Formats: sequence, structure tokens, C-alpha cells
Amino acid sequence: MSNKNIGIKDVAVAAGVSVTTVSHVLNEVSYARISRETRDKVRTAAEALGYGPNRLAQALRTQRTGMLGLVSEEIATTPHAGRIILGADEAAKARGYNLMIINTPGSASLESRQADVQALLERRVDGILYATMYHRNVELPDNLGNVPSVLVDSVAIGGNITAVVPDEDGGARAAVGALLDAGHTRVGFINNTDDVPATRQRLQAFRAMLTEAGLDGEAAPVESEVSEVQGGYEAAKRILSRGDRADIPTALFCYNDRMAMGAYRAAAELGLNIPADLSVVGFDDQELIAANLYPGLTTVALPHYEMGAWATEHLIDAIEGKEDLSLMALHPTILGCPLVRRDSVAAPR
Amino acid sequence: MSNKNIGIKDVAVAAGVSVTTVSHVLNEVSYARISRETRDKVRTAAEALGYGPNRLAQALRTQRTGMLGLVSEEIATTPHAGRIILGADEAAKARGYNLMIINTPGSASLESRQADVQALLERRVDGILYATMYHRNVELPDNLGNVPSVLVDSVAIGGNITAVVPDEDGGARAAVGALLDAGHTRVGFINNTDDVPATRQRLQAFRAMLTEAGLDGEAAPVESEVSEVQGGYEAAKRILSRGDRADIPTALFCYNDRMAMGAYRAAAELGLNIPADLSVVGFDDQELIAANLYPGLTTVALPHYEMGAWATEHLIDAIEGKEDLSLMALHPTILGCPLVRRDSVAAPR
DNA sequence: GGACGTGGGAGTCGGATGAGCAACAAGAAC
DNA sequence: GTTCTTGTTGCTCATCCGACTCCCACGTCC
Repeated sequence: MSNKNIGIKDVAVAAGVSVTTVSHVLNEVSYARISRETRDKVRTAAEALGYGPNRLAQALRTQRTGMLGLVSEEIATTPHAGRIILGADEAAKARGYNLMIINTPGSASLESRQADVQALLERRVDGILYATMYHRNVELPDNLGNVPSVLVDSVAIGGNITAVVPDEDGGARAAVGALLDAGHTRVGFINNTDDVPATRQRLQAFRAMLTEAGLDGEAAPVESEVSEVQGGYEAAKRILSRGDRADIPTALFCYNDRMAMGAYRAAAELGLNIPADLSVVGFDDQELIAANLYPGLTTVALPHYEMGAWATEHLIDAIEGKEDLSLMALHPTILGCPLVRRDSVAAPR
Repeated sequence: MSNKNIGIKDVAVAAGVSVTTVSHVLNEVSYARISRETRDKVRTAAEALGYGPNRLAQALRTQRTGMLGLVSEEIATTPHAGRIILGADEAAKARGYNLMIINTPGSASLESRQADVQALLERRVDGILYATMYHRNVELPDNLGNVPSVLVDSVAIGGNITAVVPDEDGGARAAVGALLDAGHTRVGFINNTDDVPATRQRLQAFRAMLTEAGLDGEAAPVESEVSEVQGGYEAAKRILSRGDRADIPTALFCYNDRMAMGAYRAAAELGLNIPADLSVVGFDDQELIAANLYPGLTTVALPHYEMGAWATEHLIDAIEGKEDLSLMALHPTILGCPLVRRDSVAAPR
């Protein structure tokens, strides 16, 4: 049906009016005074020809493309990027925008990132979303400042760009709280070794929660390893094989779901049943892992979808002049990390 | 530095030449005769101003946007989409193209898909990649025919559009072959219940391999369940609890990694050690699962990255007139599924 | 003769491109 | 040696891509 080369001009001819009129009608220009009959003629003709506007021409003239650039790190290696993209795509689509996506390796140089942004700029995207693969501090290419931009899942070194990040503290508190609520008094923390905000904030929240519950937060067992399954296994092994039986934790808070997966294996090898002998809670809510472990892993969800959507909403607001991003740039916006209850937490024996 | 509103015009003024000359120089137009000095002047001026072409204006004039549309199902719910996107993005970037991505729910209606394609068409993408979340037969929106298009990971009902799909048969043969090579003579198959090409082809390959090896392929145990962890668990439980001890398989080929994960649990409950008592091979190579199970799961990788890249390469070839897609539309192109060896296969006792 | 009600002309966004023009050199004709 | 062709080199003009939009032109009716 819809052949591609029908322009406003063709519609004008078909309807027997000028292109100006067609434009007025189709865009419902407020000050245009056009009779109902003419309007109908135009609409009918447009419909019949299967007319669709050439967004390029439109954009050239109006200086608005209706496109958002999204530069994302490691699209494929973590499932997280997918959820950010999804959140952004749905929010964008809802407001009539589309996404241009560029992938960049986590290891990319600043110049290469700058080139990515440049590509987006040349295509005149109305704004840019800059997403990282995990919550951290990033150095941004300076040409990012040329259009409204929002950072997703990280904050800029040097600040002053609007950013949205997960509530590490609240998430960790929810996780530890679930353990405490179940009645545990001896809980350990299996932490990551990377120097990222999450490592520090989760540890701090862990200790604080225990202390606030009247336990000795500073003395609670903490073991750090690389944040993978193997690291979780080793850390759990250590933490669960301490000298005095009465010192061994009955609950473990793990830095992420992968490490929790390792803890599951350690528990199995030690003959510990989850959750009867040992309660475990993770972090990330990676569906593939958390929902598929046995028993299902109670964990804390990172709001990737929500961050993508939030960033997109506010970026569009800024583009449309409904909001001033610079006002929000002072402090990153923090989005909640809800607890997802499955079956790995129970009361201690 | 690079302010955004510098056009070819500004460069022309700065260099003291006409815009035509600037255009000629910057695009290295072959028939343009311009002295070295002038060329240098122009380049220097462009550099100094931080000039970047307005791709919209360029596209409007040349009828080439250098953009590829990618409509992908369920970007976030499966990690597969991410790898297709990555393959497409890298291939596109290598040839100077960018990707416009639109997500569509697997359940989207034909009209909604058509609207997605329409959005891409209005932005005048040079071609479209249409990716599904798993290998299957899809009904395509008819406006897809308006630009060169390639189907990724599925074939069209009614055919005649170029498509690229995984080699189900070869992959399944590699998986079963690994088991046979290890010396197993009693191997079972845990299959999916969905009516998709993979279900049929893998089963057929399974039986054929056994028969070719001199075993009774038709009599080999096969259990079908929904293709999730739980289904794999149940199917494995059944297959491993058959009447006669001497009939119980010593090796299992699982429809996918999630089902294999279920088989791991069933084995553990039955006191079967992997791989000593039971060898297992999966399908999909979902990193999060396959590499993180203990022991690491030997599996078959789906070539998502490769399919994305292949589709993009050929799409661009078609766009640039180097190739005729209709010649390839007769049969889908099949890409290999390589075996990924980990530690879940060993010789039977 | 203003005020409406209707609608069209033409310039514009930024860059691409075929046609054309000036300047100068080499060769041809005388 | 002078003048005229013919050819090159070097660069510019004008137009176009498709839609938006400011401003003007009609005809009517009070």
C-alpha cells in the first residue's frame, strides 16, 4: 500500500489545495482558519495516499528530531542494560520519541566515547541518555554538554549533570531487614572487592542496620571476594566455617545474586539446608539466577527499568522546556530498590 | 568547544570560499577540482570551528540517512536480544551506520508492529532488521517491504524475505555427539513442549545421531516439559527414575540451559554426581547460567551476535547495491551453533 | 472601509550537485 | 610574434530535498 515517496505536495494536489493548507490541516495549526470541508478533503486525501510525514524534513525545519540518543555500556554482557533500554524505549515511545542506541565498551577511551556522542549530535538528537553498566562514577565526554543529557546508573565525576542512581543504602537495609525480621541475630555479609559506591554503601548499611537492631554491627562477619559465583562460594565457605559453632551466622546477605549462587553451593557442600539452616538474600534480582535457584532467592531489585524511564521522562521534560535539568543536577536522584521475596529466608532454628 | 550551530556556511565564510567548495572538499568529491591550498584552508577552518555535518540535511538531500531500524522483541526479558543488538551495532558502526531501536512485546498485534515499522519508515531508515526473541515463524507487517529488510532468528510465514537462523540440527548433533564421544550409550533428551522449529529439529537430530551411532534412536528416552528450570527438573526426575536400573540414562541432552539447571537439581536430589554419574549438555549458552552452574555446563551456543552482524552486513550490502537480497530470500541462511565445552560431560562409569 | 473568514506564495532549515564562468596555458593559424 | 582556439584548472551559482511558517491576497458582510 503505502508507497514511500508521497509527500505533502502529492496530498495537496490530490485534495486540490496548496501545500500550506495541507500542512496547516495535518498539524492542526492553531491560528490557521480552514473550513471543515477543506480539512476533510485534506485528511481524506492524505489517508488515501497513505501519507506519512518525512521526519527528516520536518526535523530540519523545526530543529526537533524527536530522537533521543542512548549510549549504553556493554549492552549484551549484562542483562541490566536491556532493562534500562526497555524503560527508556517505553517512556520515549509514550511521548512520541524514538531511541538511537550506541553501544560502547566499558573500557572505551574518553575519545571513543566522545566520538559516540558526536555521532548522536550530528544526527541532532534532542537529548542524550548516558547509561553505565553498574552504579559508578564516570568521566564524561565534554561534548555531552551540548544537548540536554541525563546520566543513568552513575554520577559524573565533577558533578553537575542530572543523574539517577539506585538507592544502595535503602536496598541493603531492606535486605538486612528481611533477615532481622525473620529473627536472625547472627548475620554475615559477603561483599564485593571492587571500589564502587555499592561496595561501600551496602557495607555501611549492613553494619548500621545491625547496630540499630541492638546487635554489634562492627563485629559482624564480612568477607570480600570478586563479585562472581566463585567468589561468593569462597567467601561463604570461609564465613560458614568459623571456629566456634555458636559464632557461625544463620543468615547471609550477599553483594549480588551471583555471589549468592556461590553461597548456595557452599551451603550444600556443608550440609546446610536453605532456608532451614541458613537464610540467604542477594542483590540485583537477576531473573535468570534469582528466580531459578532452588529455593528461589530472596533479593533486592535494582530499578533499571525505572531509572531508564525516569531519565527519559525528565530528559523529555527538559527538551520541551517543562523543566530545568540544571536544577536537578546538584544531587543525583535516588530510586528505590525493592525487596523481592522468594524462598531463601526463614526463621533460624 | 564544538558549539552546535556551525554549518557549512560558517566554514565557507571562515575559509573565504563558497559553500559549494566546502562541500566538495569535505566530501572529497572526485570530480571537484580544487587546489591543495584551498583544501587546506577549508579543512583548517572546519577543524577550528569544530564543524560537524548536519546529517539530517545531508540525508534529506541524498536520500540516505545511514540509519538502520532494528525492531526487536522483548529486549529486556531475554539476554539474547542484547547479543543481536550488539552484533548489529558493531557491524553497523564499522560501516558508518547507526541503529534506531524499537522494542516490541512478543505479544504485539500485527497493527502495532506495523506502526513500529511505520515510525522507522517515516524517519527514512535505509533498511530494517527485524529480530525475534527465539527461532520461530513470524507473520510480518506488510510495510516492511518498503525498504530492504532482513529477518533475524526467524523466518517469515510465506517466505521471500532474507532471513538468518541458527543451525538447530548441527547444534543438536554437536551436543549429542559430545555425549557419544565420551562413550555414553544410554542418553536421554529433555525436550520443550512448545511447537517451534527448535523443538522438532533438535529431537530429530537427537534420534538421528543415536541411530547413526548404532544405537536405537527411536527407543531413546525423551521427556517433554515447559522449557524452564522447573520443567527440566521434573523431566529429569522422570527420566532418571525409570524402572530398570540398567535402563537409566548416563547422559542427558537438555533443550536449553534452564532445563539443564533443573536437571542439575534433580541429579543432586537423586544423589547423582555430575559428571561422574551423569553427564549433561544444554543449549543456548546463557552465560549467567551455563558458566555459573557447578560444574560448568557444557552447552551449545546460539549465534546471536553473529546473526545480528550477518544480517547487518548483508542489509548494508543490499542498501549499497552490492548485493541483491531477493536472491537470498529463497532459503534462510543458517549459522552454526558451536559446542562450548565446560565440565559437565565425562565418560560413563 | 475595516473586520472576518479562507487560503496561497515564497523563504527557510543545511547541505549536495549539475551547470557555468573566469583565468590562464598550450597549441594552431596567420 | 600576434591572435584565436581549445582545454584545464579552480571555484561559484542556482536549484533541490520535504515540510514549516510568516505574511499577504482575496472575497464578503456589516
